[in-house]
Amino acid sequence: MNKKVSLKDIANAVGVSVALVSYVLNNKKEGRINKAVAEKIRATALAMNYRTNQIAKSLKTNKTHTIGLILADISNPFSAALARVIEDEADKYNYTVIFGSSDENPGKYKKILDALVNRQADGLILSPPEHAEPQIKDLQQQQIPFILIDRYFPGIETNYVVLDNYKAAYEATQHLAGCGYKRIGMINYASSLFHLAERTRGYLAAMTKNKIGFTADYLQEVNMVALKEETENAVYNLLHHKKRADAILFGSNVIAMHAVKYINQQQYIVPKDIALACFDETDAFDLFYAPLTCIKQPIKEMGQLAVRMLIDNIDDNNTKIKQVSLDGELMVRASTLG
Amino acid sequence: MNKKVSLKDIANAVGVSVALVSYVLNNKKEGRINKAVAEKIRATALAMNYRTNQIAKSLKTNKTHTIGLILADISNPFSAALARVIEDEADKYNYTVIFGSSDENPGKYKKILDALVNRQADGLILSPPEHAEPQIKDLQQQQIPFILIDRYFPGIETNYVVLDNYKAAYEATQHLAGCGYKRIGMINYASSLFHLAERTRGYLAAMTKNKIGFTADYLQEVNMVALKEETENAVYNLLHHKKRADAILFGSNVIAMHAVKYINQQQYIVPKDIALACFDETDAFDLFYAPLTCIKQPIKEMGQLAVRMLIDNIDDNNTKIKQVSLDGELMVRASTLG
DNA sequence: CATTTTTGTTTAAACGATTAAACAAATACT
DNA sequence: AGTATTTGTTTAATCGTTTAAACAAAAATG
Repeated sequence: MNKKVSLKDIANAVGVSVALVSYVLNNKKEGRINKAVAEKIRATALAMNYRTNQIAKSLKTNKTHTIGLILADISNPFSAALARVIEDEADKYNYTVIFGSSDENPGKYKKILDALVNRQADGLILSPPEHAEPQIKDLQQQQIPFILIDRYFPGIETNYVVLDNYKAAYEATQHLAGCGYKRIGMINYASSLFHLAERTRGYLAAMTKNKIGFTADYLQEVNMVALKEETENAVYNLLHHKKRADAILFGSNVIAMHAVKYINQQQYIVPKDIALACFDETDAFDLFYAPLTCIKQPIKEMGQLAVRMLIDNIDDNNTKIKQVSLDGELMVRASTLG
Repeated sequence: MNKKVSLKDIANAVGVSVALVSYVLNNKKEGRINKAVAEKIRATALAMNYRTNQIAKSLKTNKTHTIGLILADISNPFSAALARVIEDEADKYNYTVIFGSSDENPGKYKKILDALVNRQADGLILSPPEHAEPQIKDLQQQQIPFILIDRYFPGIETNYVVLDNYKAAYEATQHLAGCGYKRIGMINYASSLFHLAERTRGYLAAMTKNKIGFTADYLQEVNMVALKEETENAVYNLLHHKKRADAILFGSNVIAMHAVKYINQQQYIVPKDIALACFDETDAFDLFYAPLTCIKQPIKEMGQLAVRMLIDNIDDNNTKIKQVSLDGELMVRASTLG
């Protein structure tokens, strides 16, 4: 009794063909339709509370007006902010977003990707985990429009929008050096992900440039699993180094969070005992007595650009490949005061 | 040349009918199909990289295996955590999530809701903004399964999973009173949303119970728009009251965040000058010198329950209405030490 | 051996929309 | 008046699946 209302129902109610109802409701065949009939159809559609069955429409038109989004973890503030921007921007173009969190797990990533592709998402915005190259190549072969965001694989020619991680890390390290810190450590993920490697590379370049005495163990790499423990160890190592570090650059907000909690707990004073800087801006640091100097990513631009590039690609799928590196903004705050 | 592979293509390649291919790929008609043929079909499907067109399947089966999710704002940690749990739980049942942020804006909410319904989501999980009653009633009339989460409208009989806000606020206030605070203020949203009113009601009940000298202006209500300014004013009012407040309970993590920043800026010391407690647990407070005593919501249970209840409803849409109020957990921390 | 049953497969309708093409009636043109 | 055009509407195919029903051939039964 409560079956959904279809074009057919309206057609029957008004006494016209399904086609005519479709034409009216889509404002096609503009001039040709009898004004009175059109009005009656519209009125009946409203009265019967008709809603387009997008599924049927999609099947016919081969367009779902849907964007698939895979991020690392929607409950991480960076991902969440990105998701938010993408959602808003997609909405402007009348697209809906379907999403999933990969959890940095290639298997899970693949599963979500499959679901999105099977659901005929018109295009995808992806933040791929490690070892996702095969799936990327699959997408290319299937000619499914997609944009990588935050990360990319230098070996594969794809559209992407990312931070210039090298430059950002370089500048942050330069800033630390400029403050007079001599023994600058870095804690970054042990990962094959290129964007993370770029952060390390930027740090190392600045270290070399400044001819600061660098020892290999100033660069501490931590694993995603057991991140808390490994981060705490890394901090410990840097602070108990024979040449004790006087500043640390963190490869992400999550690492920084663990580290700061530990540093707090150990009663080190920032920046007197140790200066800190990190990637990603986070609310959390605002309440810390020495808010962290950080590299603020242009999340809004990243998200908006990704959506626009994707939609361009959907609309005309032989647009040229676009690769965008945006600059971060170094927000100098109390954790690195001279 | 790169058209997607359909059942028809496989059928042609193997030399059988489309129906047979469908049967094989869906493991229907188990015993009856020739083993060799079945194997060949499966092999061909794999070789051709066939992927079910979910759109077509959905049209026929009238099931999309999709859950629509509307939260207030995906970039708020509470929403994000909820989204994450819901996503994970939905995945367990092979459902995909489509989401949107209402931004507490009824118009936007309605728009997203429409999109989700038109896309034939099998069911919805909703955190409705103010004035969303009409849409709720619409859904009921259309018999679309849905579960309210975090919020509900007491005037409408619906499924919901929420925090027992009254109890949580009552207990938090009791705790403050127990610590010896006598002049306890509350800063909450000026809103018609029932769950927020419940927080106020719990606070007031505890104030009455403890016979603490309550004056109307110990309860400060702030507007969502211009939240920062109004929160700062509210804090100012409480601290410049003729009977200066010695403790404040905040109606949400967002309010608390603004308030703490302001309190910090004004150089008040927590909890010596002013004790604090708030709703919602947030990472951010961990780095504050006096981490905030807070009411931790059982986000995981809420999300999981909502998904399970929804799927029960989808599978059998005359299950009885279920209304769940979960208890919060008061996390006592340094902001309310005696 | 005739009949029933089982096995393996195909036919065809349906889901709810879109849209080119066909058609009929009214109007305009020469 | 006869033809061409415009106006208003319908017919029917199609998108890629699912699935009941029909069918044919092989196997089992009496």
